[in-house]
Amino acid sequence: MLTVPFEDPDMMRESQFGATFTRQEDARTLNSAELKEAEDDNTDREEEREDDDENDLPKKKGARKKKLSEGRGERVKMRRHEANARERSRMHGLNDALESLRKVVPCYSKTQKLSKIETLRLAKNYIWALSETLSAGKRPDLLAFVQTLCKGLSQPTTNLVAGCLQLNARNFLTDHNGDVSFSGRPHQYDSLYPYPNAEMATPTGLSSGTRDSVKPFRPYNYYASYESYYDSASPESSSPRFDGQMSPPNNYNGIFSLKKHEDQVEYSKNCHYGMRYCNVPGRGSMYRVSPDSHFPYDLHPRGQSFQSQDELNTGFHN
DNA sequence: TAGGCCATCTGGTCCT
DNA sequence: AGGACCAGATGGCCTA
Repeated sequence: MLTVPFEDPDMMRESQFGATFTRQEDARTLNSAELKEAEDDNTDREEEREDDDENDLPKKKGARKKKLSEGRGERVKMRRHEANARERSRMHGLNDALESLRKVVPCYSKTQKLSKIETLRLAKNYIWALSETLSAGKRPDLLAFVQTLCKGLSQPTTNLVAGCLQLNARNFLTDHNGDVSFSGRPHQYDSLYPYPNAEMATPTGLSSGTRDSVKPFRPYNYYASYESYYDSASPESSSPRFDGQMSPPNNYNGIFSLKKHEDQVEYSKNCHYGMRYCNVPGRGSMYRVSPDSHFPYDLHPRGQSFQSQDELNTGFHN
């Protein structure tokens, strides 16, 4: 008989990232019927192995089993089942932690999850990139930042990250070492980074009436955003000035994100990587973002309270 | 269909 | 003795 590991309060442990994540009803979580099935399956395997012993078939691993008394054999089976359950629990806990990690690295998407290995690689790169930014003490170069993020990632993940950060992924070339290099100026560089002289560089120099008439996504100015942050005088001034129409992408828990104001339906439809990180076909990489966004987005201490992912997604839907 | 990813089972090892 | 952790094996699912 298996113990019931999955509803164990211990399994609802706190994330090491400071937030408590309620265990979702995982489709993979075994219900009682599945537990029974697993148990039966286990029993079958046990018996199979015992048959192997009798037939003198070579065992794959471990010492040859002794013939156990019936009572002791049952006990061994039970212990094995319990160990299996604990192991499942342990792995679920590990997966929970990994899911928490997915939520705090760039490019979180419920619909297109990063694999475990890619999540770990991206997290490592992200930590590295942020550390570099902090130690440099000045605004980071976005391209270098993204390149660091993408180091060693697979091409699909690189595309995802680049897409998330609104760069043209075609300009990222992964060399044979898995390093990512950047070749040339991104197609969208000018529109994405119009700084310093382009019209969009100024908060008020945004759009003409015709633009509005077709409901374009307004570009944000990344560098202007940085300026805004770095211009804020004291460490106490936690809310940099952003009184123009443009605002940079939101960042929650260090994730670049964009807050949608309009075209929500179409935005959602065209969102290839989930709700938060999208390239909108026909609209370049430009988004209209919330004027109440704050900067710096990627420099918040983890201890600060942020909206949960669900709240964020709700915000997008509403 | 091959390959990637994943969950699970399993036996071994280490620690309490 | 028993639990935690680990790594190998296996099979299922999905996608290109």
